[in-house]
Amino acid sequence: MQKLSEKKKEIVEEMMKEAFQHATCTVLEECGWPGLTMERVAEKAGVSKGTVYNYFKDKRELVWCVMEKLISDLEKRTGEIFRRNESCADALRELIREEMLSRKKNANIMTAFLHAFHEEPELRKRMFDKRHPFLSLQAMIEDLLERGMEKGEFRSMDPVAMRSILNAILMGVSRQWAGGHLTLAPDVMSDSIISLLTDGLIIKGDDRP
Amino acid sequence: MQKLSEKKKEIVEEMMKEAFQHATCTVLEECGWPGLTMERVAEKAGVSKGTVYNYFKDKRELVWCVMEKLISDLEKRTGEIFRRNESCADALRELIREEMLSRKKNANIMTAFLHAFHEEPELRKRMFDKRHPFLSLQAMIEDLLERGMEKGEFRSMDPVAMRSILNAILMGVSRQWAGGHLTLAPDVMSDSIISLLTDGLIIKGDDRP
Amino acid sequence: MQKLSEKKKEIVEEMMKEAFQHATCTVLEECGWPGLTMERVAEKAGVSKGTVYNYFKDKRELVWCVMEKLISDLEKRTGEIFRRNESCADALRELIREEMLSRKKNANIMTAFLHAFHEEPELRKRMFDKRHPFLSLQAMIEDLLERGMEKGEFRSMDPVAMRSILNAILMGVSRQWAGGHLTLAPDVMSDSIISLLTDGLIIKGDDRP
Amino acid sequence: MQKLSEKKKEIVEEMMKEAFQHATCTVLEECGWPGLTMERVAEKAGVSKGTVYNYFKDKRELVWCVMEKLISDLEKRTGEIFRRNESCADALRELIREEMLSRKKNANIMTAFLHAFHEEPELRKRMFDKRHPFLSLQAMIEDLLERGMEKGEFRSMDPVAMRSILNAILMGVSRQWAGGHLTLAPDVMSDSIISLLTDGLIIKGDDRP
DNA sequence: TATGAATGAGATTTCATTCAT
DNA sequence: GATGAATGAAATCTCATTCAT
Repeated sequence: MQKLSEKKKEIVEEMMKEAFQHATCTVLEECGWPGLTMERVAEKAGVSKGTVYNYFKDKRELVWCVMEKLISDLEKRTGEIFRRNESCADALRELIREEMLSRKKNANIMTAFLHAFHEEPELRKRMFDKRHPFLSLQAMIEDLLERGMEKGEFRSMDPVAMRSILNAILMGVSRQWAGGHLTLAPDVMSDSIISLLTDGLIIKGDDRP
Repeated sequence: MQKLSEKKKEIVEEMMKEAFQHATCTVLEECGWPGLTMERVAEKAGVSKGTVYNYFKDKRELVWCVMEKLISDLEKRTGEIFRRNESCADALRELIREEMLSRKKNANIMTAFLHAFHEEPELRKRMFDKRHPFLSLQAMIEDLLERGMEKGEFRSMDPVAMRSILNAILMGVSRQWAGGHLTLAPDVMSDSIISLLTDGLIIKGDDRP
Repeated sequence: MQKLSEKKKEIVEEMMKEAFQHATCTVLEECGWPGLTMERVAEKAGVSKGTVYNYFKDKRELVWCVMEKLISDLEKRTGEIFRRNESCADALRELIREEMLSRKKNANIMTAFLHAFHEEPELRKRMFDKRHPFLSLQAMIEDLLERGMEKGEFRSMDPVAMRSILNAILMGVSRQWAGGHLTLAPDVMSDSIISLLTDGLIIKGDDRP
Repeated sequence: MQKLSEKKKEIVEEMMKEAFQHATCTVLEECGWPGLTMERVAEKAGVSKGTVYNYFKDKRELVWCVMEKLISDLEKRTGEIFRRNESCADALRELIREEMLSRKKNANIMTAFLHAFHEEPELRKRMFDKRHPFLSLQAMIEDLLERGMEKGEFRSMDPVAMRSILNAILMGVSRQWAGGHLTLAPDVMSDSIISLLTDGLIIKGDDRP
């Protein structure tokens, strides 16, 4: 009997937390990172300021939870893509296509977190601490690149640099969407990125007709 | 007589503005975007808080002017690179090498402005208003891509998408340097980017041994 | 039948109140006066916050009850000491010895109530209202002093002033223990106080050798 | 020339700080320690909240400065008394008379600081750090007691315990005045204390007629 | 009666901006 | 023009108290 009510409580708590995380995302979309105040999050969730503090110790904790969820989802999606594709090249292509689609939708939130990440050293510290999904995600990508190079699917390049460039492309395109100075559709962007990864941009002298 | 003193006044005003812009950059480097307070800018410039307001209407105006100068410099440098190289591919390569070098040095400032840009819709609006160096810079790059494609130096791709990707790479690498989660040297990064642009990453089936 | 259940109810209520009073003391010992929150009291009593309000109108009421109990106990102990000793001087000596022992143990709680007493005018008002154990305790001590003077056991002094000084010593020593800036043992302190009361500190000219 | 304006500035700053310290004391007298808010201090000083922060880093700093001044004054007064009197017994008597007079006036403030001292571990730490007037004051009193014992002016007692008792009496009487449950005049109190110190309270068997 | 989530007043602190000197 | 003290809006966080379940 006890268990039932405890279970219920847990579920409700989970629901509330999710509601606050959702509210946070909405506020971020509407007001951006500097407009993210506890007051607004509470208002958006339809409760009062104090209530948020019943679920999250402080603002950092709230932001941290939202970020963790986003990254964890991203990591899961990426992991599935990598498992689904035997070929590294195919995995990379699918990753890019998926990411472009999802980031177009969440462009503002992704960008807001980029800022949070940059502004709060605490956040950075926690991300690079221990076995965090963020690090695991980075490792997965680097691993894909290394395996691809070993198997001869990818050209031989510095895998750290290449991972960094990939991240830059994915985040940068998000940011441009969020900033409103990129209006191309996600599939156009993914096609272009894949085309770049497949053929490069510059035609070498000996390739020219 | 009047004119001479007016000229003098103008020069002094120009010097003061430059001093404030320089101070702003220094503060950004040392304290980051959220640490950019009028107090600190004034202190770094060796004057008092109130004086800054004699030259800039408000904080936005100050930030705006600094950004404008940075972008204008960037545009000039880019223009020179493009003029110096007859080959589009060479121009692109030099652009990347130069940018990596300069962005490594100014990583914090570049990233700070990315944030400013994202946080202040006003800033975005002004960037895309009128004939602004930012738009002109974008146009130059897009033009380079188009010319390169026409001349057969570049593969045929959507030039807007390609420009967006290039921007993403340059800004993203800056950001990673600023965040401390990229430690590779600028020449390693430019080599990797150029290698990607030249050969791509994925080896096509018919290329494989 | 009604009466039995009412009796039971009363007993339960009394037990609950005592539990809360005990919890309050524990919290005071662990967290001090500013750390005394309703949350902590409830937690320490093993119930929820709301329950405390079923037994005490508000925080003041709770604190008030705890103080009342403490003072009432003190009054009882003092009364017993006074009854046990025929000699006023012996009674005073035993009082001091007992008080030093008990106050060393409860230094934090005593001090906390000193604060409560000072912070809440309401509390002071109630203490001096009606026939309160606090007033009764004061009267008992004053009475002891007066009787002692009449019997020639004590020198003749203003009994109100003397009572005030005695109180000051007892509370002050508690406070210094609580603050951590007194480390002498209770028996050393009681010996010193008794020595002072017996012989004074200053040697008169005509006593000197 | 520069010097003149700097001097003026310093004087103004000093005056402002003093004004805030005075305002703090007034607020303490009127609202007690828990009623001491920055808002009220500012209001009492006739400025706005933010202005207080131009002179004191934070609330602690303000409180700290006020306490330091009080204790420093007390130390100076005590030092002078000790220097004025060759006899230790006379010095002690004068100290008590002076303290009773000054503490009657500042009873609320003294008591408030007792509370501050108890509530803020930070404050305690700083008080017992290094060569602080508070420690120096304690040492002076202990020294007086020791000298008096050596010279045969005081009976031989544990000087630490005796200092503790003296402190307890002085602070305790302050507190009782502040709490309103002591209405005797300062001179009555000092006479009683001195009488206690000179003759004790309890008459020994062999002294009895 | 017990619960504990929700509330919201209130406290501290920061900082862009103003304005008298 | 320069100054920098004063301002006050706004943000974070705490906790006594209420109330629906």
